[in-house]
Amino acid sequence: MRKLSKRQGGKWAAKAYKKLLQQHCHQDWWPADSRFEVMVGAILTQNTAWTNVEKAINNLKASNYLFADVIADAKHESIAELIRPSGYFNVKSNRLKKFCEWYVEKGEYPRLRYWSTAKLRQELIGIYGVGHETADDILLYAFNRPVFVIDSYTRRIFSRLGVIVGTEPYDELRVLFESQLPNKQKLFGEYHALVVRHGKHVCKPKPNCKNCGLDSICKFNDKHA
DNA sequence: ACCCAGGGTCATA
DNA sequence: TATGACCATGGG
Repeated sequence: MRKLSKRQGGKWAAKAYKKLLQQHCHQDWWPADSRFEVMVGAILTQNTAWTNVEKAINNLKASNYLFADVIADAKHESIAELIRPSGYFNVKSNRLKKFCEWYVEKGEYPRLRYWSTAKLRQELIGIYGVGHETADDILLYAFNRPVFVIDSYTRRIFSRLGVIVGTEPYDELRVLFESQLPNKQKLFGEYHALVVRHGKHVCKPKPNCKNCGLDSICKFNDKHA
């Protein structure tokens, strides 16, 4: 597949978004009752099916543990037992506590809401257990910042479309997508949800398809690449 | 039985 | 920079 020129390669992200919206209904992410629940879910869902995360979050709620100060002060074993269904429970218990300690220390949302996106991202990445994607999930869905989240689905779908290689560094891809789209939080939030939906149900790991289900994007590439 | 899931860290080269 | 091991449950 030939590389797209700058002039021709500037709008495939917007075009793919329209196709995704045609093919799937509005996703309206992130499913949660509060900002803090989004943050907890972002950590618990690392390499884990969301159905398992729901069980863990329900356990935390049922035990009145879904508060940053509570988790920060709780015993490791208590958290681990409650989040067991989400897998990696020893690792995630530690990560959850580290995040909550930071969150409480910084004054939680009422104070953090005034931080710049760049500063928040830098701080989040610095927390043990919070990587690029988890940080951007939190920025996008908990802090409502216009951030394009890159995940394994994004790499799979768009590498099969031939517009990226798929192994590029995280921030390189994030900036690439952001540069092609209006800088709107609602757009980025819906886009990532659609990518996940498409990756789960259409563009699977061992696919029968070659174009990932977004055929018109492939036509676009064949025509202009 | 095998593969996958809404990743990240650490050691190693 | 770039692989590989490791973490662990639950559904298809």
